[in-house]
Amino acid sequence: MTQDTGTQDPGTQDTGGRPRRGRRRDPDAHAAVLRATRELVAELGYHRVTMERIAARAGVARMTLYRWWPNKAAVVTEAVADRLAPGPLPDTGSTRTDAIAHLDGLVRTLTLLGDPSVVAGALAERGEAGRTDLRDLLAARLRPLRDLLDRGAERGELPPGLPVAALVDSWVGFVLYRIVFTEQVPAEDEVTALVDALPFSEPDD
Amino acid sequence: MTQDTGTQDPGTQDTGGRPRRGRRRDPDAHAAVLRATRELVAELGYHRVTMERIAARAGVARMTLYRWWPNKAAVVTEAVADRLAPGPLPDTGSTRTDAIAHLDGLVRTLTLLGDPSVVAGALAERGEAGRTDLRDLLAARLRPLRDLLDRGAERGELPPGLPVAALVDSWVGFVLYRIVFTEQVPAEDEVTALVDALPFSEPDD
Amino acid sequence: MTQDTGTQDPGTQDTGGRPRRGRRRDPDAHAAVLRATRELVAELGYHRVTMERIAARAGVARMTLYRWWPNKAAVVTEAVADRLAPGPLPDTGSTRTDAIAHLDGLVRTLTLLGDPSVVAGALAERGEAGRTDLRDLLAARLRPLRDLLDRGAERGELPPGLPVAALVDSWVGFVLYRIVFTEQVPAEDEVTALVDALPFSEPDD
Amino acid sequence: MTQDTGTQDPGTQDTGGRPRRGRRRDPDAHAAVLRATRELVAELGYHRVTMERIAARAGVARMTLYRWWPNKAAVVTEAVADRLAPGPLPDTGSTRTDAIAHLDGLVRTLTLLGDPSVVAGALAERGEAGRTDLRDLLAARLRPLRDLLDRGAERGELPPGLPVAALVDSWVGFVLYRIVFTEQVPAEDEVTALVDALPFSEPDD
DNA sequence: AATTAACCGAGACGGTACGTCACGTCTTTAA
DNA sequence: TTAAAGACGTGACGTACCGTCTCGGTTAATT
Repeated sequence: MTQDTGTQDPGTQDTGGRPRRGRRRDPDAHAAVLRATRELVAELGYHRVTMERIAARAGVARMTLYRWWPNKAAVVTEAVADRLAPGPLPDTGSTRTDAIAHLDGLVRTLTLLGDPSVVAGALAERGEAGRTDLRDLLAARLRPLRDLLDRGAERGELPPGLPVAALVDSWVGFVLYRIVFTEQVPAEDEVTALVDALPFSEPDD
Repeated sequence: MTQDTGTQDPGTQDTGGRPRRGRRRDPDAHAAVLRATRELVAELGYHRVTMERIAARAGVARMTLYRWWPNKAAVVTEAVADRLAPGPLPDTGSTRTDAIAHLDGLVRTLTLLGDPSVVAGALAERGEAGRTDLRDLLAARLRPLRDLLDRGAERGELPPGLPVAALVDSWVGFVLYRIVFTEQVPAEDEVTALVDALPFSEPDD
Repeated sequence: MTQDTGTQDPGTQDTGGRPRRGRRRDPDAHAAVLRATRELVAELGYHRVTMERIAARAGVARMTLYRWWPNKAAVVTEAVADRLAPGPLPDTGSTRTDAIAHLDGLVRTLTLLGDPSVVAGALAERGEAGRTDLRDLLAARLRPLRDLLDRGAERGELPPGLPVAALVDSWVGFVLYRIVFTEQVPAEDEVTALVDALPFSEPDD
Repeated sequence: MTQDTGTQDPGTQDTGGRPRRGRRRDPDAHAAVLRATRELVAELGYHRVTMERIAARAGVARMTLYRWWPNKAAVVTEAVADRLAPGPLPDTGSTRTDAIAHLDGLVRTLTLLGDPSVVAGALAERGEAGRTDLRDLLAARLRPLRDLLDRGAERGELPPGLPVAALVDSWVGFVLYRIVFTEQVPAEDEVTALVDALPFSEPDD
């Protein structure tokens, strides 16, 4: 399912039952654009991806891009959105195990983007909108992790009084800092060790 | 002390004892540029700062900028460098207290930049060099924090086997994620709580 | 009719019968540029005319200039082209009279440019292309004069064996040397006298 | 002998009998500059010759150039001046023969410059001064030719009433037009034929 | 021998214009 | 009603030379 990232998307908008006249939006084109964007971003990095190049690669007129997305950041953000979408949540019963799995997933996701500049690029974009979209995307991605920790705390797997929100953000921050800033993908055992710095107790049941 | 950020800076470079001929680089101009850059970045945000504007504000020819810095990212990075430089390290004896102080300092530093896009902007800039500079800058900033934790572990204030490097990065990641991504400056007690998630013991002495 | 001066001009280029899609080149803008260029060249002289000024005066974006002309020399050359185009040829029957009229026309044309540096400027411009264009333009302008003399020689108004090509070039050279080099516009009777240095005989008829 | 081309030349300037103190202008440097300029102009054409390049080739500081010449046009003009200086005048007694020889010399001179853009370049230069210098140089070169023709007319080798000034200018114009504009060096017999278009009579004596 | 004026090298600086790139908007024709 | 094609305005970029202005060091005539 496609994330709603603020795109004005007539393909899904309600036309009130009234039959739509004229040529319909080409769904292939839409997909082609997103695929082309992903490829280009991975190949060239954010700043070298231009609307021109996306259009060319997707076999689409540049104007068409602007019809469906307000600017480059939006295209890239949506192109990347699927990858950032939560995905199937691990649920093994053990909070610790689930958290590690979740973070490993995040690492894999961000690595898949191929180029660390994507996040920075979208973030640096002129205009508030781009930033907000990406922010929301990441927030959505993180919510399950936070819920997981909250539940774990409730079930007594974690000592009471832990700053759950801050901890989750520190984990994500760790992954982002390593991948986006230092461009060094964290090893799996580092993630494990980081989580294990918290005094988890296995569930009784 | 000024960080070396890769800038070809004849003002500080070693001329091998050979007497320097020719007109000297105007130190006022240099300083004015950095000051102007800091101001503008805080006022307008990264993407609205242009070489043109920097030059105008600093009362300097645009060419002069390109003479000393390869591009905008370099100027901004150097302008921000001092602020990111370690500064006087807190040393109260308590690892926990020092760590908190250190992180608070980082928060204050990044907040001072005025615009979250600065970091992202410099990071997203074309060219490897810019990224590397900023990376090194942050790394330098973090080293003392890491040393602090190492010493703490040695002195037994922290249980053995903690992944110190990852923990430090998770703290920094936390601050960066909050300030740069979500644009919500973390409160002091959140930082405290985050640090306190580790089982510190006060030093015996 | 407008001279082809090597400009890639989609307005006149053959599209092979294939229907042209997309927005059309604004003909007003095109004309405005050429007019502005002529004015500016006359007012300021070649070297003070900049793309910036042309664009401003023509009410056009600077980019548009570069879209249609490779550089300043090309714009100026095309702007001047009409003026240099042959125009209505005098044909009074007398070779001598026609030649004088033709040369007077050339004098007037070059004078109209307003600034002697125009020719020199376009000529001195970087790039082979500019030179060639101007060269062709002048050559086109001269051809009728040469044909005139050829016909005159055939009809016996001139003694046989005269180096017609060289003579024509010497006349043009005279005008150019005076206007462009010495910046002294030749008087009409000087032109007349120059032509009369040749032993013309009036046609019998 | 070196032409005075408006250069403020302390090496030759009158100091009012007062003995000059201090270090003298380095004559080698002066010569090296002119030689370098000639070479570069021939190699690169006028517009690619920069003060920077001249200085480098001559092994001289750029500043030194500006000390002795006001701008590029002046340097080039002086560098070229010797070549344009009259040289040994042919005097065979026959006006026709001398004129042809003189023009052939001019052709050789201008060809030697190596690049047609030199003349155009100096002419197109900003500032009146450059133009005037070159103009004077050419005028000096032409005077003997004009005198020659004047004498010829006096001696009856040419019919009376010929516009001598215009004719000379047309000859020079011919050479310039061919070399500078069309970049086709005129053949010797063309020059001969052009001169022979005038009804010369050999001197009686 | 010391002084001093003029010269020279190296190089930094303000400035003007250039030509390029990408963005986002608008217009025309075809499907 | 879309889409493809493409022209346009806008803003910034980085480059190239220009001509000016210091500096320290060198050379030679004057004292």
